[in-house]
Amino acid sequence: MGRNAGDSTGPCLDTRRHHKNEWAALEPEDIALFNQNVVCREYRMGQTIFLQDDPCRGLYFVETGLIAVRKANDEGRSAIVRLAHAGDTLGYRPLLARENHRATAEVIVKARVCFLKAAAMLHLLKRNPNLGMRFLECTAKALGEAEERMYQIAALSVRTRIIHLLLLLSNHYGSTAGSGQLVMKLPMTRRHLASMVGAQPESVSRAFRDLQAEGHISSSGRTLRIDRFNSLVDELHLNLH
Amino acid sequence: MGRNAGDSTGPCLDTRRHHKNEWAALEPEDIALFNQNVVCREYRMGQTIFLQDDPCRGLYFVETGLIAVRKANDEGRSAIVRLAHAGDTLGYRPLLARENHRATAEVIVKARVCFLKAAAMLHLLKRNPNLGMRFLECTAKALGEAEERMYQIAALSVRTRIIHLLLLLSNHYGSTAGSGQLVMKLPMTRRHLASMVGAQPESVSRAFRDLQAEGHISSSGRTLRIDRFNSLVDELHLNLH
DNA sequence: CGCCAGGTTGATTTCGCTCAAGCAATGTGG
DNA sequence: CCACATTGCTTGAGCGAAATCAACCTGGCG
Repeated sequence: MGRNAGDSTGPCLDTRRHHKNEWAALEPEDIALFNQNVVCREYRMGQTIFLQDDPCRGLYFVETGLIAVRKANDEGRSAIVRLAHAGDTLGYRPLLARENHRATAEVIVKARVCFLKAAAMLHLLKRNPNLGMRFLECTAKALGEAEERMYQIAALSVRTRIIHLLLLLSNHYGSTAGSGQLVMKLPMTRRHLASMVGAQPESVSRAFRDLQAEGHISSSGRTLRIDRFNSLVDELHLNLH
Repeated sequence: MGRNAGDSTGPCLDTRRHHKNEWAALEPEDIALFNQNVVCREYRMGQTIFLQDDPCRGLYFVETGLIAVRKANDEGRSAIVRLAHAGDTLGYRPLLARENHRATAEVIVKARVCFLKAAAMLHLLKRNPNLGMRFLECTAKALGEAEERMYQIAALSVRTRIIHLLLLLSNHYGSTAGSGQLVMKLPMTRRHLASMVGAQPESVSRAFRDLQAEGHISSSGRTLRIDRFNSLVDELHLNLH
């Protein structure tokens, strides 16, 4: 890219820093160590990045694309416990907890992912306490979200959970159309959506149909328009509150 | 206790260290700061320690007793997202994530709880990176457990979830009776048990009745005997696996 | 004693799952 | 280019697990 070694951070780190996440804490000498140990590759849709019960070999950084972290049993029952978008870090939970992976990472949208091996990460953590504090903060936030979803699956109807999911996805994938409506291209199948809210694909379909019949959304395939954003927010808050 | 100031850690810290948890990392000068800022008190059954949406003022250490961390909405729908036994730390999630409390802590069994204000904790964290690493590890472990429970509520039947809960509780509260059976005094009501697995108290009652009819357990009020531990473990593994 | 919270049980309903069919879009091989 | 398989989506019908509603029992406890 024409930069000299002195001010170079490398493309992987640039993505990290661009997203202003926990990696902003790195010092220049950390950056060198990071770049020496990072390996990037492309994954196609459907590929897996790591498997449930595998030992954790390191961290994965999502540069582009979309990854689902899924727990499953061998009767085919499964649930997506987390999504990872560009800028997110994957695999830090098992690394920090010194456990094996407890879930599988599968690529939903073609992704570019960088890998940093565990030893390098632990070395960075030892050398730079600030990095640890950043990770502490983001792990604590992730724990809050996990507990939030636990509560929702336990206490709220499928309809409410889907409304919540759509509103969340609209933050990432929505763009405002002319007349104040929100349009988005859903990045995943109905089956994925269902797995995210602990339901079956058919139930997602029916919820979409109902919401459309009531005039809240218009959906066709993976294109979805939110026509009455506020009434959906109201319905959600009525149930969450 | 007849100890001189030089080797004294104080009763609160002693409990921490006895449980060999994240607090083992404290240095002598940290201990002084800790003891200067810690305040202990007793809570009766039913009292609340902190409330959902309150700002997080600090950490709470459970010395004795049992605390439930519950998320709720105002239609009365709620779920217990975590239990805190003696030795556990409460309120670290909102502190570390710099958020308000997202749940209420209610006392299930009369408890002695020590409070350390947020500023002191943050100061300790800044001074002692090891403490941060310990907390990082235990937050990551908690995240793993939260995702595990999310998956279970989404994918498993009430019966299976209750079996899992009973086996977990038997670790804490069970003692082996003469002929290899496991006896325990449940520390909470059916309503609490139900909230922990995302179900209603009646469903817990029925599950108990069925398990008893099948000869797996004997239950009377809060006294519960597990007669066929292994067959319950097998049934659980068949579903989890 | 009467009261009340906790617990059990039965009857009924409801929500969401399962199973099955049909359809559209996409891909594949002849 | 067409025949066909495949995959994702939708819809209906039936079923089942668990929620809800209601009655009743039990054991503290003022």
